[in-house]
Amino acid sequence: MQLNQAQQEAVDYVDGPCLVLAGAGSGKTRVITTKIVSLINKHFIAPQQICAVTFTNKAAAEMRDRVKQELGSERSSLITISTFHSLGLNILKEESVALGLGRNFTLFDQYDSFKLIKDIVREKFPQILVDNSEKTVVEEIATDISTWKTSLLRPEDIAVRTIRVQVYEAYQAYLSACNAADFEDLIFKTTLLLRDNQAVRDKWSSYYKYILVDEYQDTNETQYQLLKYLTSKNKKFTVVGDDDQSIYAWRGARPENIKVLSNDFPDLKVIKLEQNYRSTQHILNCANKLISNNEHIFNKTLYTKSNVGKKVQIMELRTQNDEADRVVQLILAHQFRTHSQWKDYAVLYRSNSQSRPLEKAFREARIPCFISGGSSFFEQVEIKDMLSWCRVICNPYDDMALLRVINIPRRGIGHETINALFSQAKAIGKSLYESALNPNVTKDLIPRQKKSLGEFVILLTKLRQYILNGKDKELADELTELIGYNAYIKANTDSKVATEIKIKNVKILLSWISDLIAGKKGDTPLSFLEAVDKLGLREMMDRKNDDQDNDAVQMMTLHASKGLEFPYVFLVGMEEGSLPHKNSLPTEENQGVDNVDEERRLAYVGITRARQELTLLLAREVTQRNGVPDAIHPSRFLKELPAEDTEYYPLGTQAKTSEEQYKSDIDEALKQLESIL
DNA sequence: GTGCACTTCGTTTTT
DNA sequence: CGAAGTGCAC
Repeated sequence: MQLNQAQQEAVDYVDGPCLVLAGAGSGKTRVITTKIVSLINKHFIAPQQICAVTFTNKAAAEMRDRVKQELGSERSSLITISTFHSLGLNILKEESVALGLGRNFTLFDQYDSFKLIKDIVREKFPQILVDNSEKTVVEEIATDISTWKTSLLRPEDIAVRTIRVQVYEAYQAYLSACNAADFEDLIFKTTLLLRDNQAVRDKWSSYYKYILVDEYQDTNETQYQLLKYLTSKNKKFTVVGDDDQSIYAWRGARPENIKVLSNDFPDLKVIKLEQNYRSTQHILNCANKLISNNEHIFNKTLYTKSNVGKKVQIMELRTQNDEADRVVQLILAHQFRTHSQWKDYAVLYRSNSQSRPLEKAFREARIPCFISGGSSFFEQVEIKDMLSWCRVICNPYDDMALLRVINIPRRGIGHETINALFSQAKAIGKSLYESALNPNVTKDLIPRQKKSLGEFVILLTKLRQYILNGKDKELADELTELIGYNAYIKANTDSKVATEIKIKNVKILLSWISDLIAGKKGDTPLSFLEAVDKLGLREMMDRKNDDQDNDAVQMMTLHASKGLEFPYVFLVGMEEGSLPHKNSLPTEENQGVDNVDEERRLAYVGITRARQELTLLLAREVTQRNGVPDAIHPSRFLKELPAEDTEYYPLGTQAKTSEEQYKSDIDEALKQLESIL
């Protein structure tokens, strides 16, 4: 396929900073990948001097895939194609000396952070818990800390010393004390390093000759600064973005960065991509009309040369369960008629909780469905347990990991013993492990506790022997057995199915580590430590989409759908309170909040995922938690759609519509099924 | 220190 | 209604 004029221009301009305003479905990924290839083949930039940054691992993987098709795996593997977070991680590892951070630092996930904040608040600032629930306080502080980090603010940069700032300070102190970083730190610390250390900045900004950024509207202040430092030497880069698809303001994204760019780089070249290659005319008309209700930084209008297609269907159901059932019926009938693959269908929703009735309906209908973004492999307790074991074996001074596994499997170490360890650690200013080895600690313990603690230390020492004696692979292969983890799972999981899944998960994890140690498929063999580090750090950031390739109906939040496209899209929950979400509306409870524009962009993202057919669904009553049904209003966004491009089916009328065929189709399908069974 | 039964509380979006 | 957290009894 040929590039259109605007796309070609975006590819060809390589002499300075370039901003590509790429509407939904305008082929931006193609522009980026073509440009990377062109930089190497036409402009003779070495692959390793090109850096392409995205926001999700999925997007990075896809980009690498496409570049690989053009350049072959050898040259493409030299290019840095990664997320902002992995890029930060790489730089931090490379610069660990300049940073004073150990080579194998620990990465705290969201829940680790919550736990730490909770401990700090409980211990140092219990006064703020008096009229608020602990959970709320912890979550609010976590949000604050995240906001500060995405705004490039260290605790000492904040003038007002509120309690929250003091928690932030203690939080950072604790992280560095146990040689750890959280997700935000990967970018935050990198940016600070480049800002404050000229040698490091010069090194990296001359190393990368050309930088490309996808989904630029999602960059936050810290990421923008990072980009500026990385390009400070050559000032050659391309950023691609669309302010209409900015849906991450809540985590610090600043779509104004699009505007700021033309101030910071006066010679910025701006190119607009306005031809949409994805959706039919009806769908695109809906999208355009909807988004015209928002303010815009740059004006652009998407157009398409594709066929008109089918009108956008809007269907009203009584309850959320009816809505879920209807989606399943429609997909069943449609698939029966067209023989499409299941993965051609996507069901999108505003919040994760909306997936429940859908999942149930799909299960009942025996239609395979894949819920993306739910709980990932690396968030499963058994995986976190096992990974903590691995971490503590590599580095017994890792208090966080040690604390997690000290009583797993149960060996009778409880609060009392741990408290004794903590006070000892405080007294000698060392880690929990060193405290456990210290004879002082046992003097406050009763014999049973001493014995339990002793058993743990002996076990840990025994496991460490494997590494010290170079028996890394044996350790990975025998670890489950050595710590008796399977017996623990069996004893603590009620359902047989769940037990088997957990045992299998642990097996998978350890086989990955084992494979990394053995150096399968041409990779260089790693030590146990390196293998654990690789899985523990890098993979934690990658929310696993294991069954993504399987043929299954795709279910995900609107946020997760960005960057993807599907032939047939169902968008459920088109109700006031769901989309726009009630927390985003300017009501008395949400004082000062008005995020309706962002909610509209969310709807826009959903609509523009559809290639051929789009169905919007809504329920008219919602069952509240006490079981009482409550009336609910259609989303304001539905009224903003052009009537001539939609077909509205009010409550109870679907059977009389153009989809009335579905019923006979289903009957026929059922008959066929019955005859098979 | 562990396990059970009871309460409480709550519902955005994620690297 | 359902999950997660707390308190109480072994």
